[in-house]
Formats: sequence, structure tokens, C-alpha cells
Amino acid sequence: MESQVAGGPAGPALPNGPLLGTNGATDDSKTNLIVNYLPQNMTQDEFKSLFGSIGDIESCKLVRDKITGQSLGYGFVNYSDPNDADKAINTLNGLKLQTKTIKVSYARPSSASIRDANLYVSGLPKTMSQKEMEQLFSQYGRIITSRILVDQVTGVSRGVGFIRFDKRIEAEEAIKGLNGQKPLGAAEPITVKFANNPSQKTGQALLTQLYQSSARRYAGPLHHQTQRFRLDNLLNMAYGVKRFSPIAIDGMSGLAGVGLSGGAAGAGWCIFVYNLSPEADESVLWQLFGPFGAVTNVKVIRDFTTNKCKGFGFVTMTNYDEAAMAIASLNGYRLGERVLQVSFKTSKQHKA
DNA sequence: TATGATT
Repeated sequence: MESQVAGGPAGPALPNGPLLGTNGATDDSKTNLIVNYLPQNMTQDEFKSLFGSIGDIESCKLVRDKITGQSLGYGFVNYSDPNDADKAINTLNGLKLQTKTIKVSYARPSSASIRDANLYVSGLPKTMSQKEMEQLFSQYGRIITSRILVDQVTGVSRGVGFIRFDKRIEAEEAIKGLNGQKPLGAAEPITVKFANNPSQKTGQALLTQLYQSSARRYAGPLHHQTQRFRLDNLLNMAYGVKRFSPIAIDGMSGLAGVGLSGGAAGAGWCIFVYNLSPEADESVLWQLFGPFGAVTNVKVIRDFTTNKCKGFGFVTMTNYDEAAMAIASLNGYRLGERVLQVSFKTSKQHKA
């Protein structure tokens, strides 16, 4: 695992000058750090206290998936004092936390030109090292990070890697120049394309992630029946197994009038979602529930004056079994720092 | 902190 910014071994002149320390760099360039390879389970609080132990922090942010709230494994720290930023790099870069070795380096200024500059490379010769891969790509620009994935058991290269360039245009040039080309002495051509970015995850990928997080939450023995139910169904969904959920039989009889909303336009099963953040919006509900089946309506309930979410919302799903699956899967699901409570909406009306 | 409807 690399422990500093990979500049690439002495390559040709870079098309773009260094970003830091020149052309009127602001103070930010000396106080703002990016932290990579954080353990997946590290929280914002833990992140803050680790870097706060070095010195006063102006701001810090553990970056999380917008939809699931899962940590993306990196974050930013902005110190008040440039000396503390320097100290953080010297003392925390390379620190081993659980299975990860964290990387602490100065953050490049945020700009559109550095976005989407990460490449996915496959078909690499299994013998090619990270350094050799960097040599191959460095002719197209400044490499920020690189990685070759290895088999977890044998440690042998999987022939797949990632290259992040400083600039998107550099990445584009590398695709043009290297995609479909055979590296010197290689038998097969390599494939070079833009890496998927985590925000455009498919429903299947989201489900897999939900399953993984559920499995982690219930790492212990599964005594409780609802837990077993939840995991079984997530497994079934993840692998596309046809199932006939027991709760779809048991559940129906006990649910007279609950959740099923009337009216031709609004027909469907109404689900109550509690513990949304004040910033929650409709898109979060669409994206959380969409993977489970047909969603016809979502609504975040907001305070009329502040326009902030009041902590709950509603989702209408067409099919009972999909709604039950969504509830079983998402109830208790951690969205960011919050644990959602999800159930069929109960009706308060119809008392007389 | 807990079941809408400012369409």
C-alpha cells in the first residue's frame, strides 16, 4: 500500500504544473488534508478525535455515500495551523488502523477539472507491478494514486487496477492511448475505462451493500426470528432467488386495513419511515426503496416554516411482498448516523 | 424524536 502521493517515476514533463505551492496558492493548501484508506467502520466522531489529537481543527468531514450513509473510506481535515497539518502528515500517515494503512496528504484544491479522473484497468499481465503500471500510465499525466488488486488468498495480482490522474483530461488521454493496447511483452491487450463512481450504484449493488451492512450488524448468532427473516430475504434478493415469504402469508391476515391506502391514484401500501435527518429529501426515499420494487410515491414531511424534514416520511409501494421486503430490510438500517425505523403506516382515522 | 396532505 502506498503511503505517499505517487508522482510516478521520472516521467516526461507534466502537461500541467504542480498544483500546490505555486500560482497564488491559498492558505488552504497548507492546512487542508485528505485522508484515504480509512477503515469502513470509522465514524465521523472517531475521525474527528483522531485528527483533533494533533491540533485545533477548523473543520473535518468523513465522506459518506449520499444514499446509504456508509463511509466511503476517506475524509478531509482542515487545521487552523499549517504546522498541525504538517504534523498530522508526519505522525498519522501510514498509521495502521485495523486492516488499513491510512494515507494522509495535502488535499488538492477542489475543482471540476480533477473530478472523474479515476480509471479502471483490466487485463493487466499478472506479473505487472504497481510501479510498472504507473510507468505505463505516467506518460499521460500526473498520477495521484494507483493500485493493483490482488487475490486475498494467494496475493497474486488479479490483473485489475485503478489509476487516478490529477486531471480528467489526462485520464481521457490515457484511455485513448492505452485502451485495447498490449503493454510491452504482454500477451493480451488491456482495457482502460473510467472507474464507476460510487454515487451511480445500481439497485443490485445497493442491495448487496445493504445486505453486507445487515450482516455486520448481526454478526452474532441469529436467535431472533425477525433477524433471520431479514437476512434470508436479503440473500434471496441479492441472488434473485424466487421466494414465498412466510410473512407474506402470516402478515396479511394480521394487517387488516393497515398500510393499504385507498383511492385509484394512490393505491398501494403506505410505509412510515422514521428518523430521517432534517436534510432528508425525497430522492433519498426513492433510492432507498426503489431497489425493492415498484414505488409510486414518496413524501418527506417538512416543517412549514423551516422547511426541514420533521424526521419522518412516507413511501407508497404497489406490491405487498415488495413493501414487506423493504420494511424487513430497511427497518433498523443505519442511514448515516441514524437508525431508521420502518413499518407499515398505521391509520389513526376511522375510529367511529 | 414518532404516522402527512402548503396540491
